[in-house]
Amino acid sequence: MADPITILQDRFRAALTAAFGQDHADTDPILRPAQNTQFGDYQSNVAMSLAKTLGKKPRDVADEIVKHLEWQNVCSEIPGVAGPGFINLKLDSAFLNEQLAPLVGDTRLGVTKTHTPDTVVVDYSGPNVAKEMHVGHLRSTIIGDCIARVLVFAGDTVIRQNHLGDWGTQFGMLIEHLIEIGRNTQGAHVKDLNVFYQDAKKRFDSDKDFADRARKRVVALQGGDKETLSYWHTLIDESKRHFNEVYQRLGVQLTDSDIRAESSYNDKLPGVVADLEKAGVLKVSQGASCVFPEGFKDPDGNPLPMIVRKSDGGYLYATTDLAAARYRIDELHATRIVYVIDSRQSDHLAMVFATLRAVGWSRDGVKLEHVAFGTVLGPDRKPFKTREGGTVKLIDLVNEAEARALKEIESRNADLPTQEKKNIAHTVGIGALKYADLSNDRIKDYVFDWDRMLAFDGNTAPYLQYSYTRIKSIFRKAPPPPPPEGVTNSSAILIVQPAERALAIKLLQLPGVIQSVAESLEPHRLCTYLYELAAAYHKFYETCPVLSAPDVATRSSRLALCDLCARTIAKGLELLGIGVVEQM
RNA sequence: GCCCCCGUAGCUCAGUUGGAUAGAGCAGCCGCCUUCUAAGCGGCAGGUCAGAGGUUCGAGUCCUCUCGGGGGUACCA
Repeated sequence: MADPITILQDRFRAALTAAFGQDHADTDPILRPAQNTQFGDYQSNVAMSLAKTLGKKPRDVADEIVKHLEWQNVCSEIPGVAGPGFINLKLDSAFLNEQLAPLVGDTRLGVTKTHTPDTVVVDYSGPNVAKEMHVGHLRSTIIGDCIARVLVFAGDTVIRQNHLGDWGTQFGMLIEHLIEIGRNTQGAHVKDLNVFYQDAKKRFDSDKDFADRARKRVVALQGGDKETLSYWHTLIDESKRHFNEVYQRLGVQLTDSDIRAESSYNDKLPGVVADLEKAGVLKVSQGASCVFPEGFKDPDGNPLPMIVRKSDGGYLYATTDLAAARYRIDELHATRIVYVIDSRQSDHLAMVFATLRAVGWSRDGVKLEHVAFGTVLGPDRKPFKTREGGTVKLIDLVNEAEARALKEIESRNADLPTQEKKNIAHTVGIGALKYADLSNDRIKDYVFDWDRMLAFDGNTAPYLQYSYTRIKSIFRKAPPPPPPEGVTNSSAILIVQPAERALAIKLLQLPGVIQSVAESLEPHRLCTYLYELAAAYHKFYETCPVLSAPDVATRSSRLALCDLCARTIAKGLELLGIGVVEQM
């Protein structure tokens, strides 16, 4: 890793062992970027935490560490001890030059692949058949796609799983309705399906006889009735077509091969229940087969059941989730499973996880994680709806994002060719939409606001994309000349100015950021980093002329720095699922 | 009732897993384009980190309680 922090870590560990013995070989040096640059570039806070166990004064501990620290070639001066025992570190410019040099030709930008790769199943998107995708699917789809991209880049083996909702009583209702109105679904559009679904639901709720026939239709579906199945298949085909259209517009990497729908676990469900019984955790309560995972209570304070088989013999999503988890662990050999699902399902998932552990289906070391996220809110701070109070369709959001972006481009750079403007509007609009979702801490709700997400200032995709075009503009104006013979290597970076320093240090921090996102599964950390990087670039841009640099070496160095920065922004955005444009 | 999540500047949000004087953007005010895209940069102003205790050398961050908001809580997913 090029990240200075890893090198400092090694030096500190050595110093700690030298100073206090082998026991401290694994002590975390608690290295952090300095909060205030007046103290330096990095700081170690280990002396304070160590003081107590060593029975010494924190400042003495700090002095001792510094005495044993090989700071030469990394820091520009002997680290100072300040305050209660902070060790302040100022990086040597030559060290920065050295660290940056290998990044110049490196497509991975210094990010090495993890030494302990997981096989990660990322479960995300999961829309429902026969319904149009809506704003409720936005976050899972966007966040999940980002996480999958980041984990791939970090070196894990990633298996995307799109757990389509293609099964359940609602299909009996829908198919019965379609048959009764004499409507063949062949060639029907998903928009029609939405309407059919709503009509069927109305009838189901108001017409008792219809409800009975719908229930019988469910039985027919489960029993493999040919006519019923044929309807069901056409519903699925049209729905997939729709999903793929939305994914394609959004630039989401899911394909048909990632689909593992609910129904694909149907034949495993009886086995799940039978095995739960074998494991001795199954109890029948009020006619339903249940597991009572520890730590969950119902409103009366009694153990809360997770029902795996209804009193009528039917199965529920808990059963399917258990079956899916077994498939992922046993057949996909997952060592980590991440569920990118709405935070409202945290209790449900907690029970599923508890059950998997209790019966030993999640072998030791299989990490089960709920990547929970909050709700998309409207301007009234209530769940986002259309002005009329209806569901916001995802495809409408995509269209509007592009339309609004086009208007912005039109007003700022009207001279570009029409097709070019459209392409830019697509990349900028979708980027804004996604970035707005990813840049907030995912656990929190966020307020959906077109103006803010499409703003070209602040922590937004357009600001980052603009930073990229600003760099590209330099290369367009004056492509880098071949390295002047005997003067310098074109890849050599020479850090001199404070703005160059700040930019250089930011550029070197990418590996740590990637690692932190891979662990925490919090994409907003990457957003924050990119925003800081872009801001550092703009400051550099203001104070450090590139093309008219004072000498050839400086010019060449700054060009290399620009190129590195452009590639880092582009890579970061790519990991978020967002593109860049050459001009905007 | 019980459980989970959230509460940081007027607004929208960060805060690197406990570190120094809590940071951005917007909105407001003041500056900077004969020079690589001013969609930018610099500056001013703006805070009892919901509140109260506690742990600690040190708390926006961890623990307890209170208040406020949201969600979940037996056969939908």
